Amino acid sequence: MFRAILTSRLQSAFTAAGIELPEGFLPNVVIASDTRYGDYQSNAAMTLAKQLKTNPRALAEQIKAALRVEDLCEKITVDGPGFLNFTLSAAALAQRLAVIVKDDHVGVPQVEQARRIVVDFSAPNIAKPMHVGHIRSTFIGDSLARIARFIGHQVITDNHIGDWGTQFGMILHGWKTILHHEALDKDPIQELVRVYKAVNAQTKADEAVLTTCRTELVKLQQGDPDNMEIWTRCVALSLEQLRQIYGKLDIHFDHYLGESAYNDKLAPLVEHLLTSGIAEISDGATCVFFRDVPELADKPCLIRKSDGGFLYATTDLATIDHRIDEWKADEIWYVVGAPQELHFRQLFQVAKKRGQNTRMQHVAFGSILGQDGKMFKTRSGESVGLLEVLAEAIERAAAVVAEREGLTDLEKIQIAEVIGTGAVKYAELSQHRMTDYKFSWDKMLALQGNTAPYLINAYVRTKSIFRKLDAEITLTPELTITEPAERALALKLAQLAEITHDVLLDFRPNLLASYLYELADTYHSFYEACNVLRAEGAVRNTRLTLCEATSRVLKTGLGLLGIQTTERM
RNA sequence: GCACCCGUAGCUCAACGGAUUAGAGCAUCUGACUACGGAUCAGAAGGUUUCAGGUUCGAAUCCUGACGGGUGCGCCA
Repeated sequence: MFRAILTSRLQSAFTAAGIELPEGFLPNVVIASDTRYGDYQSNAAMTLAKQLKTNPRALAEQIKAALRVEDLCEKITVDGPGFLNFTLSAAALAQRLAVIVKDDHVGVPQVEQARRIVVDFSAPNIAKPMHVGHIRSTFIGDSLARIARFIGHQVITDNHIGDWGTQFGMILHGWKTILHHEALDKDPIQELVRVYKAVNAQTKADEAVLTTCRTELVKLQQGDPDNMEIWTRCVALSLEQLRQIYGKLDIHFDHYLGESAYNDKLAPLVEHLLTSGIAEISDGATCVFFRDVPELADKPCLIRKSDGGFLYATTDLATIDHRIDEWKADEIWYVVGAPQELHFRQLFQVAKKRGQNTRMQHVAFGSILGQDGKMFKTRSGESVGLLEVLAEAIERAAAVVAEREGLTDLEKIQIAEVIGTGAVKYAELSQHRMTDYKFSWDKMLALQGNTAPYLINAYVRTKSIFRKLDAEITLTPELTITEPAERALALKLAQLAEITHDVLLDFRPNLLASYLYELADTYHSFYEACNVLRAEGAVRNTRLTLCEATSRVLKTGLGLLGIQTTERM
């Protein structure tokens, strides 16, 4: 917010000072990393001086003289090689504070042009349990969707579940030969996984079993009624369990359009790509070549096997058509692991050849590794179930909550769920998405330090103060920010707008997580330094307003990470 | 073989062209409880940012090359 205003004031200053700007030059303003120099800073004079071949400090002084920011800043200085440093006035900060406590979006402006954005994330496979490997796509995707929606975009979330792959050949064969129906009733997913693994092992030992599985798959794809019925039951059973998990996680999708939804689109799609000359036959398979793209010159995209079967890329192309034609998507974000980078590069190139100009973005992320430093493999190395992680997290939180007094048993359960689930989400989202990390129970479930409970505790402290008030209180606009701790907090509170903007620039929720941690930290310090309830008059009103604003920004910000809050803990 | 990602305190991670002093958390060590909720705060200690060159007023960040780790590369998804 302040950053945007300062940026536009700088631009006006260039005009006022008669400085000729090079083509496409935009002044850069950032939140100061070290507040000793000011609250915001710009290196515009330095980059500009380089291009205009003049002295950066002199240019900075010239810009400073032309700047009209008296309503915002109490001080502007030119420092070092030519930095412009801005220190906001207490009045400007107070004004922001007043907006934050009453605005629905806690002072974050809505985008001028709303885009229609499809966010594709989570995408688990049917008949397999969700494990820790699904954490990243699910949490990052959910958070990005929430943030985009919050700043005013039209967001469509779509869970592109894997409900049609070749693994069904094995499940069908297993269902017919080794399924235990009692076990299926008791725990469907567990039984399906057992069957899948058993058949998978059989195929390794016996080539004939693999052939049988392929036959079962072909029958399914041709609409064989028996196989269709088994498939339908598998999907229903899996979806039931998935919805249960998403419910616990407070994650909701607008659509569950799995791979199977596009079955009848695939043949015509390939046909059309052939007749339009985009695809060609090579070694019996249908491929799209990218001879004009050097990096992809020897990496064609296969869209139909020589046996007539369709592939991953085929379904994805049909999915793109649906999202553009039916949903009128301006953008599609794929929150999918980094190993699939090549696939998406090919996919986007095919879309380009087809004249689809929708912005497509692969939001890649690193892998969660086992203790051996290798990727979790669903088939070989056992991964840890997502439900198991959540249960353990809630249990550990419950152990701490149990010691509290003045809470009912029901409240304790609810608090433990909020904190346990929040801890797991925060552990993921506070990390840079490209970083590979080793799965660790202690890291995932930590309750001390830079964790969700720390942030939620700050929120609880804001609420606790208002509970202590004897009567309903009406906050007035009479604000007097004087103490350093008050000022630091007011400044932090004003920066959510900048942060949400930056998050979407690079698809990085960890920036928001880190901002919220700093906000909570700043609040805790303020809390120690400035007593609220014993203060009087305008000082008390100011501090209460700071508490209310912190409360709102924390709740909103955590909500954007998909993390809930609780009034007590 | 080629391509992409990664290498930062003992450990787990931030910072991704900006500042004399590269930040946090955990672990270690000092302090602060007749408490606006201690799941807290104030502080100490801990790093040639894998290495070698280069670009720049300025590099953990950009470029080149090593070394180390991971992933991917026409009929899986």
